[in-house]
Amino acid sequence: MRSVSQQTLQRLPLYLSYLKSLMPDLPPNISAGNIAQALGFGEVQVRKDLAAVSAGGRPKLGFVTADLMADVKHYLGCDNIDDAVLVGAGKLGKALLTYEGFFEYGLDIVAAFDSDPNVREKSISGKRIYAVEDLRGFCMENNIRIGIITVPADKAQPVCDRLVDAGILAIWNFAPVHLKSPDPILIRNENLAASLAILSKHLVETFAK
Amino acid sequence: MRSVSQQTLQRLPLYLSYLKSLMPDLPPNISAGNIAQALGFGEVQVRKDLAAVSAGGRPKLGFVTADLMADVKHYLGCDNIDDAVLVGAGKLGKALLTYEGFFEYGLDIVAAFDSDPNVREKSISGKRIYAVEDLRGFCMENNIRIGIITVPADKAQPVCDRLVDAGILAIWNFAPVHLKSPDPILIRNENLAASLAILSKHLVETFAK
DNA sequence: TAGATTGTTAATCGATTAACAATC
DNA sequence: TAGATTGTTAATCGATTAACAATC
Repeated sequence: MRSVSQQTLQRLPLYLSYLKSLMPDLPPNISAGNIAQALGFGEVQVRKDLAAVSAGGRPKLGFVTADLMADVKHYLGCDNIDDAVLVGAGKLGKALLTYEGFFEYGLDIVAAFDSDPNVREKSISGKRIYAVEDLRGFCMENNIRIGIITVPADKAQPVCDRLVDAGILAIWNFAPVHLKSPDPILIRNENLAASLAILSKHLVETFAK
Repeated sequence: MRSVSQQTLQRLPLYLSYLKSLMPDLPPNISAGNIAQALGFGEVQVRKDLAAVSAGGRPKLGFVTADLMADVKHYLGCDNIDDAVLVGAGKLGKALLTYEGFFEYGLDIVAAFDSDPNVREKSISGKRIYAVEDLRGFCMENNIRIGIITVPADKAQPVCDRLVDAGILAIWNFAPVHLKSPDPILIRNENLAASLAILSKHLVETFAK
């Protein structure tokens, strides 16, 4: 096992996702060539990526599929489940609270927070919704490290500040704004609109003429 | 204006998003250095990215902020609004239907489709929800090119097939599965769980020891 | 053995960075 | 003019690809 580049890291979840898609009829073995073809990548690239995180395959046979899955999962840290809190129980927030598959990837959203008292009455798929005032106490007490922001754009920065104050180390931000935070905090912006712009651009280039 | 690399294309929406975040007090001018610092990129990198899509800045002054925004928007194709349909009006689907900012980036979700007759009664933020059976007719009639999939994982492939059959050219897939489609169709997988795995990995690496 | 597939080493390609000249 | 900032050219860096040796 050796060091993994940024690009490889980006592709690893795709391999895992593809392997999972083969369930429940998981073939006992799978070759880098198979995977490459399915995902439209180069064969050598896949082999190199897998070599970086797996125990290795066998010539002629390929990789033991189950082992490969386990290795990729392990590398991505899907083993050690991280608890997270979510702020903003609007439609997107609710969607994430019920999204299938986070747990599979090592994330457990343990609670949600919202400023609207009316939302707080219900719990979403077994997760309670608390007042934003309780955020700090909850995070401190439960040693939460990941926060998810699904509030409107204009509320995102104050929420970010609150999360940092609550001891959060990494933030997954769905609000379409650029957040400022002190240095050691890790922020991943999931700007869906921006992400779409790239699709749209590709579309134009591919089919324009 | 010259050719734009994959990486530059990925960063352009971030520049746009940052510039938007300065509103409503948009400064008349802005330098590549300013932007670089705000986003944590290299100064030269930003300058090169912007040079590729903008009319150019002025030494000492920087770029005219409004012009720069317009240029980036234009390059990303945010000018020509694309109509899209969404299949699967569950929580995530509803969230996307009401998501702020898609229109700003050139996407207009004009209708949603769902297999559940009960969901169909209401419309979400002015958008009607139709039966999946009407998908083909609607897309053909309205010349829709983009489809968004927000159904559960096990329903995604049939929906994908339907969309292709309806003449859709690009698909934005939120279901955590790997979709198969005939060659010319453009598929962008938005696997939120996978995307999260990368955040989680960074977190471990940054704070582990 | 022959064929398939792995992993490695070297060559190519592309993107980032550094240095610098140009300009307001 | 001096200083800030742009854009360009060349050098560096990193990732992908190609060729090949190793192995089951």
